Amino acid sequence: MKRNLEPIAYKADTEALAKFAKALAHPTRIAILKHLENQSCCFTGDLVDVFPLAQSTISQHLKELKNAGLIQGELKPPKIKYCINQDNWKTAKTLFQQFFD
Amino acid sequence: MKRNLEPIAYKADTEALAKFAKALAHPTRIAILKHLENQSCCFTGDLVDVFPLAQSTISQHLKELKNAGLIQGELKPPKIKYCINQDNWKTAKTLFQQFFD
DNA sequence: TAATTAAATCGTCAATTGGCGATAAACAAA
DNA sequence: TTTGTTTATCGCCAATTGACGATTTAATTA
Repeated sequence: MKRNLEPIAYKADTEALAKFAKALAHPTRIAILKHLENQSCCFTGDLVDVFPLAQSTISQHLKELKNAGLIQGELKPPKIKYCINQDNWKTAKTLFQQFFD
Repeated sequence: MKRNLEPIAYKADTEALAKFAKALAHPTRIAILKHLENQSCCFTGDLVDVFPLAQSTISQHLKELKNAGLIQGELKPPKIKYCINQDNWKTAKTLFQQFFD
């Protein structure tokens, strides 16, 4: 995928927006986030019950959302409670808003 | 990538949002769209001059943006003038807006 | 008709993605 | 310490992505 020696350096906002967009670039992740918005928070297991996907697949999607900063996990042993990361959510919202004018 | 026999059926809005997000999930495509917003329109060749990428690579990105409906090409032989597709742009804007509340 | 110009498409390649089952890790409770 | 519960990680695989150079296509002009 990368044949160029050095990757192109884009503006920080451009990179950030692309990163958020990438996290949203799968319907399952959109649906997970919508679910989190409704429930405010939930456990991985809840999502495994909601979606017809393997637990490991759900876990991967959560990892990507976490890496993008859109969600955060709180330890509630032996479970993990996932919530929207409000700060980054706001950042993403603003970036998309500005982008679309 | 697809081991499931039948893909999950999500709501139309969820699918649409994911599709737009996927189109935006690369910094080059974000930058192309920003460029189009500024210039209002431009030719493939202009972009080839602006970005340190091969003509074929630019063309592929344009194709993805066109498939997502975010841009449209107008024949100005032997060139093609690309512009934002205002209708779909508005749709995307609204979808992201609603999603982020 | 032939030549020119601009853009799209083709073929190839390495990297990434999305799916799964199986296994490992973390922690509470017995 | 062992057991049970929940989630993360690993290894694998097929499909997709992003990059390129080379070629083809489309349309104007000579």
